[in-house]
Amino acid sequence: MPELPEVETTRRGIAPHLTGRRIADVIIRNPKLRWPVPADLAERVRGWQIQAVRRRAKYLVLEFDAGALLIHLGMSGNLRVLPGDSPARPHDHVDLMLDDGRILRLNDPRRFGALLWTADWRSHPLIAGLGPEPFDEVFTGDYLYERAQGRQQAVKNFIMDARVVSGVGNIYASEALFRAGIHPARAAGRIGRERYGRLAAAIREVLEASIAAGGTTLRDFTDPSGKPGYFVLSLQVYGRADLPCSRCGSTVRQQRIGQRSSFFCARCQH
DNA sequence: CTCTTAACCTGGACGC
DNA sequence: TGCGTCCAGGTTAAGA
Repeated sequence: MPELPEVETTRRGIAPHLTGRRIADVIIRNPKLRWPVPADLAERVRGWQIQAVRRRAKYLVLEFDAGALLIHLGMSGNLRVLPGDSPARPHDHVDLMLDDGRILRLNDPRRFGALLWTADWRSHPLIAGLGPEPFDEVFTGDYLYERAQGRQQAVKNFIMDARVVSGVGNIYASEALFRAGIHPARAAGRIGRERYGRLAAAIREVLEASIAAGGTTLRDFTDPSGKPGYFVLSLQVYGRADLPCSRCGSTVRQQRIGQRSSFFCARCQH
């Protein structure tokens, strides 16, 4: 489900309800996510106050004075803020019970998500090696160009590598490459500085526009109040196989690149 | 280091 | 209706 815009939409939805609240208790119905939810989680966070709700790449970070909860939504994860007496439904794996009587509930059918405790989240192994945020000033066309030198990998896989730039997933990789006019299968090392400048800008623009629209709902994404995102209406190639290209009218193609479905216009992208 | 592949898991869509 | 197959927004661990 979630790429950067969906995670950011989630963050913006939960932050006002969580910041300053204390954790009253934790209910773990099923600890079997990508990694086991720590069995002693309740003892770790009970009574502590949430100082801030941050996002790094596709991770949400609930900061406490004593450490942080790292939450990843995987492919199908969803966070909701609900009244404390809301009955649990299938795949409601974890509840954080807040001191105002409400709960933060994690639902994740496929269980590719994660919920981990860390004393120092910035140095956590899952976080430390991440590349820059797309909105960070160091993320530029020159940065991409330098990192790409000598690499034969398809540029779509290159920009989806979280060590290169964090937060670009399968939807927005296709969309950004379309906006930049770059063929997704082109070798990353065979693209010039100028075109990388356009790609860096396209990545930022498409992510920004999607955040403004509340993210992309393909099947089941909702924000923490249950509302879908509307950026699906602005997608130009993703999910549009065999439909006309919005720019030139030629047919949008679908092709597997690095075992992920990729969408592009062979006439507009080279 | 670079790159590819398999694996984790459930559910919905589709064809027969 | 039921059953098999394929597909899905992510990421890492293993191996070449």
